[in-house]
Order: sequence, then structure tokens, then C-alpha cells
Amino acid sequence: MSHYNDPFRGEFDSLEEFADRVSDVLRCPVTIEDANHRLIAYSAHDDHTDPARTATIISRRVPEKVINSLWKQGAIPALLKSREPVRVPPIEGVGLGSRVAVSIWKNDEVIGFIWVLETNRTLSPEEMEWLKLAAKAAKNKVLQLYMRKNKKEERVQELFWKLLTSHIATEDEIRAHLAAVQITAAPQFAVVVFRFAADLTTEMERQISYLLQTTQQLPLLLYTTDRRNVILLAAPKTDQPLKELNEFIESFSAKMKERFHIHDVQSGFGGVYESYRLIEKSYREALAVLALKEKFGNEIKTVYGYAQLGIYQFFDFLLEKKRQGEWANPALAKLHIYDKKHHSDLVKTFETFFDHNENVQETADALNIHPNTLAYRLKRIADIAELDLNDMNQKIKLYIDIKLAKYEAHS
Amino acid sequence: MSHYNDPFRGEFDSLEEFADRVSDVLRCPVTIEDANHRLIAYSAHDDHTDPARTATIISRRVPEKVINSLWKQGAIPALLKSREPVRVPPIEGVGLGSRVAVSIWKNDEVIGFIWVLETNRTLSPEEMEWLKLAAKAAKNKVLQLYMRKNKKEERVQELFWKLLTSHIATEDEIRAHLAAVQITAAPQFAVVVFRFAADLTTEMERQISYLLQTTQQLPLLLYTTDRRNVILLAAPKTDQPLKELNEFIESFSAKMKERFHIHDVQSGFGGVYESYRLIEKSYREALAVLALKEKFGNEIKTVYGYAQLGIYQFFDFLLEKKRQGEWANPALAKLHIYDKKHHSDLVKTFETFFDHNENVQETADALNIHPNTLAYRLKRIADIAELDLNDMNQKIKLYIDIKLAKYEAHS
DNA sequence: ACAGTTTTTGTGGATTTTCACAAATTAACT
DNA sequence: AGTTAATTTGTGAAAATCCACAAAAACTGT
Repeated sequence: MSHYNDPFRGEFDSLEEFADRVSDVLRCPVTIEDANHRLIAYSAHDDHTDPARTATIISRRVPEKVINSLWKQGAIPALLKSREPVRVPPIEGVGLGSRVAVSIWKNDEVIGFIWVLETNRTLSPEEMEWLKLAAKAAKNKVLQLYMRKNKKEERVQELFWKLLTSHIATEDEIRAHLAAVQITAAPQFAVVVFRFAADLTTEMERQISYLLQTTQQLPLLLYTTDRRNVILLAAPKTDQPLKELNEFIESFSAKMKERFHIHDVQSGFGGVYESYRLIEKSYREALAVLALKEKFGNEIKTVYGYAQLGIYQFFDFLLEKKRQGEWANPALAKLHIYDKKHHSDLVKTFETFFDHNENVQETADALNIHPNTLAYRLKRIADIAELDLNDMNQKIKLYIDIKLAKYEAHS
Repeated sequence: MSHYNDPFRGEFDSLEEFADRVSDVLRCPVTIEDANHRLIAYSAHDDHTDPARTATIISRRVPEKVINSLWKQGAIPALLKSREPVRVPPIEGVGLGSRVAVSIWKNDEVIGFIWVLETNRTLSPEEMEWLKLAAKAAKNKVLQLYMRKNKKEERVQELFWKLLTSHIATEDEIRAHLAAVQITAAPQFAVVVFRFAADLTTEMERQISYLLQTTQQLPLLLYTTDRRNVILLAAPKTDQPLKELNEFIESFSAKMKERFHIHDVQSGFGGVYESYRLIEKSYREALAVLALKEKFGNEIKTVYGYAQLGIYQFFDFLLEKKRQGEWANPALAKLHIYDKKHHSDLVKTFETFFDHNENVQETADALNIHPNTLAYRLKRIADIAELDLNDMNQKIKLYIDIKLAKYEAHS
């Protein structure tokens, strides 16, 4: 054959044509993905394929569980590290047959992958070398796409910032803008913010972007970054949006940790709304969650949503009032005095009791005391603070005042 | 004897001398009280007496339980109605021996009483007539006292208003003023306000004044009225001031009802403070309780103290925020929508559950449903509102929002 | 140091609560 | 009218709570 030296030299009209050429040379089905595992092109002449490939082509992206297993199995980390082709043995659970992959590089950045399915044959070492050549040849084509997308990204980000700052007034205008950048309107959405320990580096941005692009738990309409923050417009699909968002955040944090060893990510999301004019509100609420997390690290560690902040939502207001002097809780004052005088822990006890949903057993465990001791202390609290433990009202007030005092101390 | 016609004609230097004279004539111990059962004078030459009289002389007023039993037994109502002497048979429980009493009148108002103890003898009908003459003779002397006291009352009331409106700036000044009108400073106090259905009549004022004067549960430092309101400065003695104040109010209301058939009295008291400069604050708080009672009749029917208002304390403030638009509870909104669509009662259920201190049994009874039904509904609420029932925070927030919506509706 | 008080822990049994599951009832929709 | 889904009620067993009482431990003040 005439292409022993470089079978992929020459011009190709499209990446599809290129994919077909690679497929012809290697006599296997081929798919080309961008750095975020979005399908760019695939060879068309193949009869044999596997479920993973089919699903990828149908949805125009690699299914998340396939990506996950490729991470676990080590293929993706290897591809990101080296320009050498990598062979992936079959993975049963996710419908993945044996395949070989190589990454496409631009300078020292991976901008895509070529996958070759080893249907009823195995690539020879020589063919592996050809695959490397294919990756080099693909570079320019993929890069064009990448650039085009980047330009669009910029326009989209600009739009997002306008929404986050309420710079577009009417619902209709917003819809028009979204349509213009090919973002389909969603029935409900919320703004999610991830905050990192330090300003984001380009490297981190790439990793984050990668994670987000490959997430399919939750449709993400818009994305931007700002110093330490990553800001998203997420569109939950079900009627349990909070659950979706929580799971998304948990899984995002987990993946940041296990794949990129980035631990200290704080997360928050605002209210789930249906009108696009409330994007700014949702954004402010997401920021409020993050602000509160800095003050109340422990109490709301597992809370990400503004809606789940509960009473903390209005602590800013209350603190303001308190600072104006129009606030006092003689009952709490009495308890504090008692605690000081007798080196006891009545306030802490009450607080913990409520933190644990008034559950006696749990609270006793948390405080390392006997359940009877807890009962005794509560009775003592009722006496000293003249608090009726059967009156939820009064209990709530005391609880709020305890937390508010903490909040004040941190401010 | 020379005094067959009127043994009490002539001048007496003091009421003590007069009491001795009556005692001589009737050969019995005699005590003279003002309209509020405060001791004015008593005969000194007697050997025989009973525990009630002793207690009266020691504390310079008739013990409250004695007054109570005299009301129950009917003697006091009779004395207030007629100028005729009344015989009171012995009342064992309160140490009261047999005695005869007559009221002292000025125009058509009772300004005092003369009590004659029938120690080892019984007054004859003729002696009863003499007693009537004694009552007439006592009138002027008692009246002088009464007038003197009224003038003082006016000065005191003026001072009270100054305190209620924070017109005296420093603690020291206040103490000086109080000392000037012979009111001993108390370590703690609170302002109590009773509010009647209509403006107070002179008649009612007298009755109220009477009740308050005869109360010994709680020292009352100052007293004044204002249209529908009776305002008091009460000084609880124990370290359970709220309990004292509550009991005082309950007993006052009960007595207004049973003795004068005045039913619709609303009551409130402010915070218990130690600094006199906070009288105004306590007063404002007492008024706040009354204002809230008008809006939240049912929920806080048995609450009188500002401290026991719990979360309602800051509802004004929250409502303000809510009206500014910075407030929403999507969870509650969802529940309302669901209720409307399915003719259910989830919101009411949750509210009642918290009103009953999260007690399943009580709540089920209150709603007339099976406890399991309640459990089912709560689970439903958790699903629909995406509420974590183990998170006190979120529950509290929902509860507050439910009550706040009610509050808003009433405003 | 010691008498008195307050606090903590232990014990056992009556009472409630919780939970899962099933049956019965009611509401909703075609 | 009939079918499905949602709600309510019933049952029983395991778990938790409540309560009263008592012993032990810790703390207080002189």
C-alpha cells in the first residue's frame, strides 16, 4: 500500500471522513471524542460494535457510568498522562468490549481521544503505531472545533453573567438570548456555586470543566468561573430538585477528590425557580449558603441548598436586630450564668438536643452522657430558664437564640 | 351610763383611741380596716383574739385567704350592699372566730369596715345598733385618711407614667423618686397590663383597685389606668418570676370573673428586669403581648408573658421582611398547592403537630385521625416539600413560615 | 475534711412510639 | 363503571421513652 509511512497524510473534508479512514486502515470501528468525552465523529462502515459505543453514538456523548469505569480501571488517567495508545480489556458491567485508545494532544494538553473497538481482532504493535499517527493527524481538525466552541463559550459566559446580575429585564428577552446560543429553556433551575480554597488555575479549570461536561446526572445550562468560584445554572428534571442537586454536588465533590485530589471545595445552591428573572436571586442565595458555611462550618456541613438552611436563612436579619439592641433572651442569659457558675453545660446540652432532633438517645451519645443525665439536665433547664419543655414555641426561641449568639460571635 | 344615745359622740385624737372606745363599749376586740382591708386601727386592751386577727395586725392587712373565704361565705358582698351589721360564724380553716362587722359609708361608697370579735360573748341586738352608730362616727376619721392617700396616689401615678415613658433618665434619679413616695425598690420587676373590653368605669376601677390592693401573691409597686388598660409594676419575689406573674394574672382574671362578673380581660406582661430604666421596655413588651393576642387569639391564649411568646416575639420584624419580598418558602408553597389540589390538610397537619410539641398521640387526637395516618401524612409532607423530618432546622423554618402566613393574613 | 447539695448513673417496669405490612376505604381518571 | 392510585385504619412486635427511686460520684462552702 502507498501509505506505509503515514496513512493519514492529506486533506479530509470532515472528521467523519477521517474517522472512516482510520477505521479502514485498522479494520475496526472508530470513534473520536473531544476532551470531555463528547462524540465528535465516528466511522460509519462497521457492522460490529458494543453497547457502550452504541449508547455513545445515540446520545452523542460517552455515558457517565462508562467514563466512571474507565477512570477506575485507569485508562483515562493513562491517556491523560501519555501519548501512547492504551489497551482497555472488556468491562462487563457497562457493555464495554476490548478497545484501544489514544489521546490527541495540542502542546501539553489533551484535546480529544480516538477509540478503536477491537471487534473480533486485536491490533498489532504496528497498527498501534499507526494509531499514534492518526492522533497527530486529528489534532488540527479537533482544534478547529475546539476553537469554534471556545468563541461560543465566551458569548455564553457573557450572557450568564448578565443573568446572574439581573441585567436582562424581561423573561422573554432572556428566552430569546438563551435560544440564540442554543440553550434550551428548562422548566426549573437553580444556581450552583462551588468555591475552592484558592483562585482557580487553568489546570483546575480544565479538570472542573471536564467533570462538569461529563456529568449527566443533571442538565447544566450555563457555566462560568470567577476567581475561587465555579458558577453553574443547573436544571433539575424531577419534582425532587433538591435531592437531585444534593446528589450532584456530593458526586461532584467526591470526584474532585478521588480523581484530582482537590479536597476543600465548598458548595451551595440557591432556590429552585421557574422564572429566569430569578436567576440572580438564586445566585445570591447560593452565595448566602457559602457565607453561612464559613461561619457555621459544623452545623450545616451537609447542607448545600438554601432551602435546607432552615432558620439560618434569616440570621442576617436577626443579627441586625440584635445589634440594634432590640433583642434579649433572659432565659438564655440565666442559663449562661448558671453554666459559668457551676461549670455545667446546659446551653450546649440543649443545643445538641435540638441539633439531634430532640432524640434522647442520639443526644446522650453525642454528649457522652447517660440518657437519664440528659433528662435531668433538661428538667434543670426548664427550671432555671422557666422554660416550658412542652411548648415548641419557647424551645424554638431558645434554640434560635443559642445559634444566633454563635453566629454573632463569628461575625 | 351617759352614752345611751350615742356613745361615740365627741372628739377622738386618733382612730386608735376610737377603736379602744368601741372595744370598751362592746366589750370585745375591735379592728378597723379601709375599703381594701388594710388595717387602719385596732383596739389594744384585749386579751382574747383569734389567729386571723393576729395575722392582720402583724402584717397590717387582712390575709388574702381570709378575704377569699369572707367573699365565698358572703359576708363581704353583704357588707358592700347594706349598712347593717353582719354576723360571721367561725370559719375553721383560716383561723376566724365568730365576729360581727359593719361597713363605713361615705355617700354611697364603702370606705372601710369595723370588725368586732365575739370572744366568749355574743353581741345583743342593742349592741348591734351601737355598732351602726360607731360606723357613722368613724366615717370622718377614715375619710381624712382616704383623702390623704388619694393625693399621694396622684403623685405616684404621675411618677409611674414618667417611668413608663422613659422620662427619667438615670437609675439613681428613679430610685430617688421612688423613695420620695415611699416605694421600696425591688430587685426585679415587670410591667403587667390588663386590657378590658371597654373603657373603665369608676365602678370598675374601684373593683379592680380593690382586687389589686387585696392581692398579696405579688408585691405591686405602682398602679395606674389608661382607658381600657390597667397598668401595674409588679415585683416578683422568687427566682421563678414568670411563674409568679402567670399565677397572679390567672388568679386576678378568675376573681374578676367570679366576684364582679367581668369576663373579657386580656392580660400581658413584659420582660422581668432588674434595672429601672427598663420599665419602658417591659411596658412596650406587655403591650406587644396584647397586640399579638388580638391576632393570634388561639395559639397564645394561655400565654401572658413576653418571654413565653417564643417565636412570635419577632414576627413583626419577619413580616416586614416578608412584605419587602425577601422571603419565600417554596416548600410551603408546594404543600399549599398540593392541599388545594387534593383537598388535603398537610399544612394544617404539620402545624398542629408542632403546636402539640411533635407528640403523635396528641396531634392525632386533636385532628381526629389515627396515629398512623399522621405518620403517613408526615412522610408525605417530607416527600412533597423535600423536607428532612430529622432536621429540626428545616422543620422550624416551615413552622415559622406557616405561622407567619397566618400572621400576615391577620394584619 | 466533712456535711450537704448537686449531678450522674444504674435498674426495672409501665407506657409510648415506631415500623412494617395488610386490609379497608376513599378519591381520581378514563 | 371500573380500574388505579392515594389515603386511612388496623395489628402486632421491637424499640425507645418515661418515670420513680436509689446508689454513686462530684462539687461546694466552711
